Amino acid sequence: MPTMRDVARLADVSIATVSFVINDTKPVAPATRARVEEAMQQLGYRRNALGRALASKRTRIIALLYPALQRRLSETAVKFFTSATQTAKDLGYNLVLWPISNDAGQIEELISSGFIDGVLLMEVQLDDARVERLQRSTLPFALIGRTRHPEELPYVDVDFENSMIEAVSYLEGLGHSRLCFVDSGGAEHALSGYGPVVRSRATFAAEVERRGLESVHLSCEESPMSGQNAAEKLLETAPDTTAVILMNDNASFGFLNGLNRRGIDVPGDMSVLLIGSTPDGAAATDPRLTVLTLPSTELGRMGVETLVDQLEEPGGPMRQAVVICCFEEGQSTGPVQR
Amino acid sequence: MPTMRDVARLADVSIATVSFVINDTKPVAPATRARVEEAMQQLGYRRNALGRALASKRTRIIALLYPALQRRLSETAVKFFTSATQTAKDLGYNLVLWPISNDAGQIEELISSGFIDGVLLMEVQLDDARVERLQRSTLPFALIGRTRHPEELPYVDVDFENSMIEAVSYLEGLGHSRLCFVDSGGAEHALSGYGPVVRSRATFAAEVERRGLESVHLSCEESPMSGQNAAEKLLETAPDTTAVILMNDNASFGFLNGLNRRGIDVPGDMSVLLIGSTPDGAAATDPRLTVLTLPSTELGRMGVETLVDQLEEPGGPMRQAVVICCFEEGQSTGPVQR
DNA sequence: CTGAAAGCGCTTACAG
DNA sequence: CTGAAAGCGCTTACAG
Repeated sequence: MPTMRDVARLADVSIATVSFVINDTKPVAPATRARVEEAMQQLGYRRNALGRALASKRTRIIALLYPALQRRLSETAVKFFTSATQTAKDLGYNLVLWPISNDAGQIEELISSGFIDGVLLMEVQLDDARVERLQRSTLPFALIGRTRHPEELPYVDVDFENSMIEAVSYLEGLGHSRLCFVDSGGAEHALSGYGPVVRSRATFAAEVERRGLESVHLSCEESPMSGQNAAEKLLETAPDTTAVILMNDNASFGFLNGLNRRGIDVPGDMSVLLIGSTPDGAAATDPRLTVLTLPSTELGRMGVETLVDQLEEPGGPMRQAVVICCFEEGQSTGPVQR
Repeated sequence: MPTMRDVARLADVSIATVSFVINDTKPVAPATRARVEEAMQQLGYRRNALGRALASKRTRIIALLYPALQRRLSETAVKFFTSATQTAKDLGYNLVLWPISNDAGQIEELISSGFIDGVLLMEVQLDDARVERLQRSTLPFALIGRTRHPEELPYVDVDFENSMIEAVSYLEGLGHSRLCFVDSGGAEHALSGYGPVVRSRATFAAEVERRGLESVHLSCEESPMSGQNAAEKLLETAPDTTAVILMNDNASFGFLNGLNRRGIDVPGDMSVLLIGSTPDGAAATDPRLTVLTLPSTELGRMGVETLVDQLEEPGGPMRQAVVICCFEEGQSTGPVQR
């Protein structure tokens, strides 16, 4: 691997000048620049990122932190990751998925290693020890999601409250007055205070109350089988329900299947509205689901922008933003019968 | 952030001595060692990985390369990643998921950046341009999967050939003579020559031929809906089939559902054997599927070991290994009727 | 517009 | 057992 020194020697300039050319950080005479570029070309020179990082005190690497990497990465998560990666690249950074377990030591180690410039924290809990740890450090960070009290934190989150209100309002507009909310929370989500689930539940409860609607709520794990079981449970416990809000990507196929087995027609007998999924997720069933899609691409982009803001202007104002889900009509919702 | 220099000053030794203590790389007098450790403690010192990397010419970072990050990351992929991460940690390395697109430049850039010591390449194709590129570089690497001619390459792969033979043999042992193989290849997999699909197909064809069995083959995308469609297609085109080998995690629920809708009992009328999945994948349906599980944890561990071998002994012999799937009986297979 | 030099935070022969 | 010094490959005031 040729170094800057090799290039400088071949082009007959100082290494400083080579650096100026590469970084375009000081004016260089056209002829000199040409010589340097020629030399780099000839040697196949590529700047060593380690040397650069040590000297400039910036690695230009951003770590995406997933808590103990979940069972699987949903399409939403992958789209988010892809978008974040691209945005980082556009802004001159590399984004990498850095796996660390949630226990005390590891995050400290990552922070103090000097390998990364900043952290994008995923799956933020309402009360999140990792956030406190990051706040105590000097490492810039941004949250995807937000804690219970995010006033002083840079974050991007989905506006589950308003998305839920939109969902309830849409169904009420179709004449439905007996709703069910099926969330994606196994026991662990409820206990750990995972924002999207907690906020959605609370908003659902408040909204049906406010509007004087009847409602039930079911928790359902992320699998077709659980979805099927949830459907059966619904038909047992609240057979009068006419509309369901489903916040569970992997349960949708099983849920519709469960209804279908009992002879329940969608949307004839029951409207089903998917929330927080993707267009592909909505297309995973027959009939295609009406959906409020999670803006994962936007979320990825904004997350990185929020972090890079912190990186480039450390003391500066921090962005805080929520983005709303996007309504997309399918064939699974319709006016109430009877 | 305190540096080694600060520690040295406080402990009244040279920075070399501090380094010896930290790395345990030369004998240090007990009293001196104690002073140094005391100083480190007091300052909350943590070695800067960048400085270390530049001086030692090793970053101790391994990049896991996923091609253009698929639609989603399966449970298998996540388990693999988790296991690889842990193994790397045990061996003194950090494993990170480094997203790069497949186009020419990016892999070069990663290689020459100096940020990583080695590469673990996932989803290897039979003819893989990335492998050629890595071979031209001096960067150590290891493959998960293998190319058409992997003789000179370090790799770990699943033995799909023998797993398929075991599957066919098992079903034939139950008296089945009309088999169907449902793979997980959309058009893209077939065209791109993805080893597991190509090898499984070929072995299935050869085995049924060799044993004089009847067979059909269906391609099916990774979704419940596609599985359901595949079941219907099977019942149309080859209704006499009595056993199915299913290599498709996300289609299994839909596939069984498709059979069920047509009144086909599993395993009474049709045996279904899942191949290349996980125990959880087998439990995603009712009845629970008999399965040949992918040894993803083992694969992750061995993949990292193979790479680290190359890192620690550059010219040394390279490991090549295949691991077989593990049979686990469920309730979806049984003797042929009639 | 260009260069000499210090320095980023470490490791590692070399000497004693 | 310990230290002085060179060096890893860059960036960045500073000087001219």
